[in-house]
Amino acid sequence: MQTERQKEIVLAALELINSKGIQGLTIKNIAQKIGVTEPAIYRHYENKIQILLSILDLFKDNTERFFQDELRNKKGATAKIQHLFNCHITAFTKSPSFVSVIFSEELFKNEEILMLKINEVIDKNNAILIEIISKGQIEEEIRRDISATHLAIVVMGTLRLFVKKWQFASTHFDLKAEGEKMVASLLLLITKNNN
Amino acid sequence: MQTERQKEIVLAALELINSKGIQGLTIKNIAQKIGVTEPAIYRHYENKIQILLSILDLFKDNTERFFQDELRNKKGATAKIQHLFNCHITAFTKSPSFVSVIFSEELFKNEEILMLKINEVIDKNNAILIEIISKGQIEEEIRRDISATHLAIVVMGTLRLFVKKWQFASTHFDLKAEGEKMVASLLLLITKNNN
Amino acid sequence: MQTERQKEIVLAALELINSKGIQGLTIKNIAQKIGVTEPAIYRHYENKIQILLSILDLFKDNTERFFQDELRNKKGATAKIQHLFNCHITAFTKSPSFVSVIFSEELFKNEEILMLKINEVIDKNNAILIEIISKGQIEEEIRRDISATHLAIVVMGTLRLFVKKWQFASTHFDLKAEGEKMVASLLLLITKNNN
Amino acid sequence: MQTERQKEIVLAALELINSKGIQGLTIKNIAQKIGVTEPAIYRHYENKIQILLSILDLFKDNTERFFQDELRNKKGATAKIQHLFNCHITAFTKSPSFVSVIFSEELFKNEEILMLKINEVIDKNNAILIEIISKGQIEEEIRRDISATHLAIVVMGTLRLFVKKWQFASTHFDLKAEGEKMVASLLLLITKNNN
DNA sequence: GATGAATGAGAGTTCATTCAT
DNA sequence: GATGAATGAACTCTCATTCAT
Repeated sequence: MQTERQKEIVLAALELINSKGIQGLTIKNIAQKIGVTEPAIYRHYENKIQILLSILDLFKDNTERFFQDELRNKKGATAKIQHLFNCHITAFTKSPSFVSVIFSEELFKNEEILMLKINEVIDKNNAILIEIISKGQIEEEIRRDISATHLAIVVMGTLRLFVKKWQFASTHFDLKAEGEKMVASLLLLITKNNN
Repeated sequence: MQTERQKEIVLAALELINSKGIQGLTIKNIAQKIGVTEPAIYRHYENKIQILLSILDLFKDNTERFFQDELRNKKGATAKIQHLFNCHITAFTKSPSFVSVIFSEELFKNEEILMLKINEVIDKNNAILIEIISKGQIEEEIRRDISATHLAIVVMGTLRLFVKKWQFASTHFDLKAEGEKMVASLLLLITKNNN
Repeated sequence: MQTERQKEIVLAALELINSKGIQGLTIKNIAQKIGVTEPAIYRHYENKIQILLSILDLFKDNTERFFQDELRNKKGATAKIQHLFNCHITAFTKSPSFVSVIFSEELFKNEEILMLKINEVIDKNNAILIEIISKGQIEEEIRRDISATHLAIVVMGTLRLFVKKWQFASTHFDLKAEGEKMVASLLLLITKNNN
Repeated sequence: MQTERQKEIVLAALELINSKGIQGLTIKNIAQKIGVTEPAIYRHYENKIQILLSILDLFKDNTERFFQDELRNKKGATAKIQHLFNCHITAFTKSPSFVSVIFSEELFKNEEILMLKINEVIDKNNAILIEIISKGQIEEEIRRDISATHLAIVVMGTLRLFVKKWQFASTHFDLKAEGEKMVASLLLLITKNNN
């Protein structure tokens, strides 16, 4: 469980990474952002790595729960993928820093332990997405001429780049509206052509 | 024009970012890698930012030339996209660090000037890719039920994620062979169904 | 008078100095060792220096009482020195940290007030030891060809080094048994040769 | 080999330990003492531990060479011990900080590696001293009723305490003159009584 | 072209201590 | 009595950069 202060710290860290990159994530900056002195941070986190681990935990909790839920519910594959898209986009709208960090694995390259954790989560989520698509293929919802593994890359790749484009666009377009169009296009691509 | 030493420095910088992330890119590390002392670096580059700019220039030169060439030649859109894929993958095989850095815009978030440059290149390449796809649609090579903009995101997103997956995979699969399969799947998705 | 907690703190401090040296003596470490938080320590001691003073007080009380008692009793000088040796060794066996700290005046070099106190005790004890030896010389028990001052240095120096050797030995020999042999040798040296 | 600056640093470190104890040995203090800023120190020593190791090396070089020389020369045991005493005292007069640090093994308790090194040197020197005394006993110069091991403790213990007494004395007596008297007494104790 | 020596700024972290509860 | 939260000062060490040689 996380204390209020810990949540504050993680949030501040996320925002700093988002705005200034990993190099801007210093204990001093975090402390300033939440209005305390540097040593105060160490009452709540043993060291900087623990803060980064906490960020990844947050990521893990959120996405894993989400993917698991999706896997289990009764909706079809297209609905699930649509939902996946929407959720990511909503999350991004609410806390852009969070998603921005999620899609930038390189940021954590510095520490072995962080790399391991991030890869673990990515692999797990990927496996679930593949399973969802596979099921969709069996149920004749998703086209079968392309392997589920490849389709999973197309889906996640599209989602990631779409989100990143928004992030980097100088004039922020309407993420939600555009997102819906994007997912419609994507689904058109991967669903079984009934024409 | 770049001197030999400058090329060495840029190469070392790329490898450092690739292996240790942005935080591992220090003048000291660069100097060590090419076997000189730190001040020697400053004979060849005014400061660290110039080195990063040089990396982006390298990126810009390589990709822009490539995209321009593609645009102009007489091949069809699918051939062009296939080529795009192959080229990126070849580049990645030759110098993984280079491509790895390219797809990680966040790494340069620290400096306004770097952000501007990277965005500029990305936008330009994107515009060309969209043009290629548009032409393909006009020539009835590429499916027309999805906008060229969206298809461009699908193509680039897939390429990026595919390459990143290779990069992060603990056991490196055969990038070239798998890349060919991936692009085949991708083309299957976006070309006009002649079935 | 010392409260229970104060005794606990002093004991913990002694053990810390013994095991990790002066640099390991931090309020945090003391608190951890007795299972409380750092501020709790300040309920019992005004500050860190007071804890160190307490250690020296403990030292002072123990040794001064002992030396005084020795001086007054009716035993001969050799018996007294033998007793001195035994007592130190017994004390060392019981609480090694205590004696280990005692023989390391440098540890307290940081604070004027601590230095003064430690020197005071040492001087007093030394004076008594000299008196004991002097008496022994008058009573023809101790050899007279060497001044009492010098003999005192030999006795205390031998005791200190002997104990330190035990402390630093990787495989701890039997301190008591070896101590008895050592004092026998020492007495052989300083007593009047009746051969 | 040591550069001039390294010698300066080691010297400054020694003096700091001597005057303020281990707690006073900070990079800042060293830097101040030799009139540079803190980072400058790191051009000459990788870190603080290396500085302390350098101190121990200095100790090792000086004492080991000395002990070895003594062992080999043709003088008798008493002359050797006398020389040992004189040398230590001369060294102490020249650079009190050096000897003061030498006799305070606890100061280095913090780091395993330092402890190992200091013990190694002490053991070696002790072995040589015992050998010197043993020879002296064979040659009927040193009394044989006490083991060489015990006599070695008496000799070194006396030397150490004598030197420490000088160090802690508020009014510094004449170390050289008093040292000669002390060693005379000591030799009287351990040499074969020819009376 | 390159080096050795240095520096100001700032990194992460620890310390003794305080204070409200 | 004890705690959680905080702080100012100080610590070791690294960074990009400069300059005389």
